[in-house]
Amino acid sequence: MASLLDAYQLVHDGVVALSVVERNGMRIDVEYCKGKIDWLDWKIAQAERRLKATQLYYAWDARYGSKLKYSSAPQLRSVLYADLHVKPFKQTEGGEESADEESLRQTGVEGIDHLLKMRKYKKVQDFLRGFLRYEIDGRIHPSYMLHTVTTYRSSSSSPNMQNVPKRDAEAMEICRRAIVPSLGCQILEIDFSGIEVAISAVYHKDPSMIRYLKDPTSDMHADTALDLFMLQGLNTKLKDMPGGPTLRQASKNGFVFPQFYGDYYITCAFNVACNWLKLPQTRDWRAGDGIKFNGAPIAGHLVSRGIEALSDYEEHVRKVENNFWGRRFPVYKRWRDSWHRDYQRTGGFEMLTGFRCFGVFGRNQVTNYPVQGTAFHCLLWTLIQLVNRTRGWRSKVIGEIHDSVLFDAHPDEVAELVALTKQVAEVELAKNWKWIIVPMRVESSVSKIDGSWASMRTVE
DNA sequence: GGAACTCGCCAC
DNA sequence: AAACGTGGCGAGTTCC
Repeated sequence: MASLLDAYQLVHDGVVALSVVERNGMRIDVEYCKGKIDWLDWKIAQAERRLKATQLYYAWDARYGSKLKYSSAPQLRSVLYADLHVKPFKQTEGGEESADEESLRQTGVEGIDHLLKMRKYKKVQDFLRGFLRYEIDGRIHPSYMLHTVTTYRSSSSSPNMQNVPKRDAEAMEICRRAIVPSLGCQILEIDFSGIEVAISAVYHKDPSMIRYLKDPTSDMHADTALDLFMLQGLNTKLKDMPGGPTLRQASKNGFVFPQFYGDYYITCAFNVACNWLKLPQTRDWRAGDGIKFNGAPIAGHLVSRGIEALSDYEEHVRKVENNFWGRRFPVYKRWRDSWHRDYQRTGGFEMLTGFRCFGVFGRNQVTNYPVQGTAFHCLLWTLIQLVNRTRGWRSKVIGEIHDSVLFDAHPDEVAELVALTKQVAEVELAKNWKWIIVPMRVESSVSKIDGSWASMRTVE
């Protein structure tokens, strides 16, 4: 196990390496940004024109007139929850009625769609404006900090390059198109696959989790999906069936990962029902036209198995949760309990990388911090090696996003960079830290020559 | 007029 | 027992 001095050395070397990354900076397409910002102005104005013909705008204008601000949550709250007598869907942290996207969609008020469009395009515009704000000679030089985060992860600012849209296809395309390689070069991104799950295993050492990680033919998310959607007994692999990949994704993002972070069955059931099964407000499963499996709505299948309302599904997910922790990953569960008990006794804990956390933390924080921190330290160690061993290359490390490294890569060096990163991350890392007892894997994707960060294809 | 706070929302 | 972890940032708002 690593000492406190080892932890210090990692931060020291990390700061030095990241200073090189900052100096390298990344090229942005200034003319593209300017043109797109204007286009977004037009899109925002278009959405505003449409909003102005709706019930929502009518009520908003009636109360606020010339003081109306589309981005004011307090104004929107008054209009919706006082004037239009909408029933609040949930509260904010500060105890107010929420006006976030989820709550707004629940209201069913005419005009909400246009307001959300305005919000979205404004948000995208802010990213492009942020790039231009920090542009010098066609490049930006985002800062990377190692001293700001409780878990000893990194953070990024000025601009923050660690939260550029990816999930929403349109927002992703618009924002990432702005990030381009040096002339004649390519953007190369290499990321650890599933590193937080792997790192959790080096702490809890749950044998069935380790089996999943070591056996590439096994699939934890698919197996859990069978429980979640009552599909046990299939004779074909879930992934190979129509709708199977979607069910697997629902299981992964709606149940497995939230459970690892400390979520519980009530919210998991609700989110799976709303986001994947498309459970309508009537709470009638049959009315849903959500994801299909083998051509039929999965909601219909669940109805045929006696799940007729959300409360039935909650009860089912409670059993899935009990099975998940009690039968599938009991050792993981026991680790969380004992890790938390030790924290309660001592007031702190130490990561395998030597970093120490002392303070007042909740249970989920205590069990999540070591995983999140240690996973990042694997990336940081790799990045340090890459920066130091590519000195004098035409390719440069230009960024880092918690479990991935970004290069501005010369075409002649792409293959070498991929090979070097694989060697460092998949072989040398585990030699440096003997406690890495599960396989580490990286995946690479690359843009075309002179192509932007928006169009990345997998490297075989 | 600026500091501090809340809210909403993007990433991993 | 507790109930999804970590950030940065823009905008609005409140406080001094």
